[in-house]
Amino acid sequence: MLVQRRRPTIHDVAAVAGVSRGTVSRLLNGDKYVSTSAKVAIERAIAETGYVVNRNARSLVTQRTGSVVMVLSEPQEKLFEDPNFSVLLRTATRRLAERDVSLVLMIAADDSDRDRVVRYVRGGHADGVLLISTHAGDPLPDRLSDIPVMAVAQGAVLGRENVIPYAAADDREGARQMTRYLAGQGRRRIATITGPLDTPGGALRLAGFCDVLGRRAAKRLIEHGDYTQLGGESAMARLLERAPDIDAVFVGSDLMAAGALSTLRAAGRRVPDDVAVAGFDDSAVAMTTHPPLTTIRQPLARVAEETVGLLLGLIDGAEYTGPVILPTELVVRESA
Amino acid sequence: MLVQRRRPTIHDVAAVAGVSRGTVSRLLNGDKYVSTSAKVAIERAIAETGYVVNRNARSLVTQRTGSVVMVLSEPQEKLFEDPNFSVLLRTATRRLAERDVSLVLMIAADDSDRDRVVRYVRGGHADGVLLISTHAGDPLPDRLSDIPVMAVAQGAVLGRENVIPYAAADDREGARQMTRYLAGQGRRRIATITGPLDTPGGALRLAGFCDVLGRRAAKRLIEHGDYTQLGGESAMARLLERAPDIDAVFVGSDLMAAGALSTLRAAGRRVPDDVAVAGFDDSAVAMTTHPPLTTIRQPLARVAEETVGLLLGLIDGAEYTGPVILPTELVVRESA
DNA sequence: CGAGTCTCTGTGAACGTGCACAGTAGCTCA
DNA sequence: TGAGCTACTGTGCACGTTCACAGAGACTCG
Repeated sequence: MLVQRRRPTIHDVAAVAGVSRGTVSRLLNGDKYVSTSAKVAIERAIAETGYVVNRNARSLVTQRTGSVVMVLSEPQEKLFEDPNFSVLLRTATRRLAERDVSLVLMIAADDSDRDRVVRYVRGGHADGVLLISTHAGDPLPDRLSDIPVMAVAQGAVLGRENVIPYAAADDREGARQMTRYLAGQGRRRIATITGPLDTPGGALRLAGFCDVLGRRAAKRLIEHGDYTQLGGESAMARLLERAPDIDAVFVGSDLMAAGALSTLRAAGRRVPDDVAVAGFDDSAVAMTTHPPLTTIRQPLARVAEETVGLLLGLIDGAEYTGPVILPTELVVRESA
Repeated sequence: MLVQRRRPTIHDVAAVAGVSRGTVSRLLNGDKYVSTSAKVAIERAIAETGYVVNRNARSLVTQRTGSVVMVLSEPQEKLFEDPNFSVLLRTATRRLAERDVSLVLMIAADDSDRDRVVRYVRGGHADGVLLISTHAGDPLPDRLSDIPVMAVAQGAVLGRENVIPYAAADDREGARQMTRYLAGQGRRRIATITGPLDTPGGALRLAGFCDVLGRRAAKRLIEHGDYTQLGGESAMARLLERAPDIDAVFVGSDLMAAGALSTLRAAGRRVPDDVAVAGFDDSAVAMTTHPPLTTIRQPLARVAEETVGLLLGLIDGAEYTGPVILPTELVVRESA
């Protein structure tokens, strides 16, 4: 490799290869009209100079950036504790890396964060936006839709299902599966602890629960949590107070279910003998609780993959044909 | 705001404000020689046109990118389950966003990943590199040091402590704290389950353990895990087999400690009565185990903050004065 | 054999900035 | 009054690419 204080440019490569920079550019961008002799000379020159294309210069003229911004909208900072997120991040990074698209991470918890995101995207620094855990009422989706950029969400954006394309696990059907299972086990007084109702996981899992039990019958046996363990504990306590005779509870997340287990244990209820406890997510915590949780597994990796695929497709000009909804799976352990 | 099909440039702003683009550029970059009349005119023009600076064009000339790449080197894909990582990611994002530096995320699990990272950095697309969980023997730090770019690690890069600047929790002293505590509780046969020895958490916590007990005495009571719950289970089983009379075990992570608890329970040992179990990290799982874990809390947010601060400082031309090591804290719960 | 293809190549212009430079106007002071 | 400041402004050029265009040579076919 040549000694170089300045980073080599396409001109240097062209000079070394004995061709013009146009030819080098053509080879780099996969144009078909490049002779094999030029091709080998250029490839050799690239290796020799250690050339790597300057993306800034490129996107200055192409108006394409080769990068995508992932926006995390999680005011309560709980997102990172969410195991689902880990899978998403890993999968997305991989999938994008394969296409040589780089991933910029941004957090949009307050207004100034959102301003920054909008400024960044308006500045044309990303070809697409990946919206993660965007709650109902978040102003970001609407602000983004004014900008000529592709946006896609993981999980439905409640209230904007028809505006923002998305991929998601079938939360509603998953909740139905679990509720049916509990009923099938002979449980008669089935309660539920939901996540926040402005999240798809909160609203849709409750909807699935009600689909099976009927809104009427279930009305009095609904409590709301915030996806934290402590939230699960207190929701379970409220539930026990209001309806001491419950014999099953479907909890909207494994972490909250772990909290519910503590409350039940403290109250002297045996699980599953007195009260069956069911979670949702099949996260790592589901196996560390005592007893291990019966739960619903989401195909998280596939959801993430489909989300990224959707975005990449749209950027390439594909047509959006509706959300991608993936099936869930019941995992029976000991808690129910 | 004006109707615009093309994104407004600095020329447009200059035209609207009735000044030259040089003056606009000066205002944007904080040059002191801008008259107040020009200033208000330009600010009004920026608001009116919705102008936002094109970073590509800017970094084309400045050779600065305003972005930093975070490289995750975790071959076993376990990183994302690591709660420490969540804190890091959150803190880093925030801290960088304050300075309007954007964060690009890359995974470097195999050689082709590493090539991609090197290509990216060599291409001049980042002002700095944040190395996360880089193991001993990873070729990346050396490859990066050939490139004129600042690199900083979170946690020591074993074998390259003097090459790559870093910030970290005081793993070794934390391990000493815990070992002393166990000894102080009257435990006589204290074993340890370490993390992988090519990670600082594995090597340094073991070192701290040996500092207190002496390498000799402890020799036979060391088992190695891989930071997973299952790894903790099997390491504990091996330990029980080799030394059935142990009355305490210092486990290198909470997750492995959770595994150790299962094994002990299955073996009919009471915790902490028969065997004391101590973890490390004070992660979320420490409170969900039964009994809750006595563990070592790391100042993760501060570590992350210092890591990012270090990098930002170096980019701005500050001198590196040695690693930043932050103190840990003993958290006593019920398991020991 | 001339016109029309196909393959391949080089060149000028443009993308949107920052920076160095040259310049102007007003002020101070000898 | 003129030299030397200070405060401010405009302009040309460079950064490293891609793209449209023009053109050269070889080959095909009526």
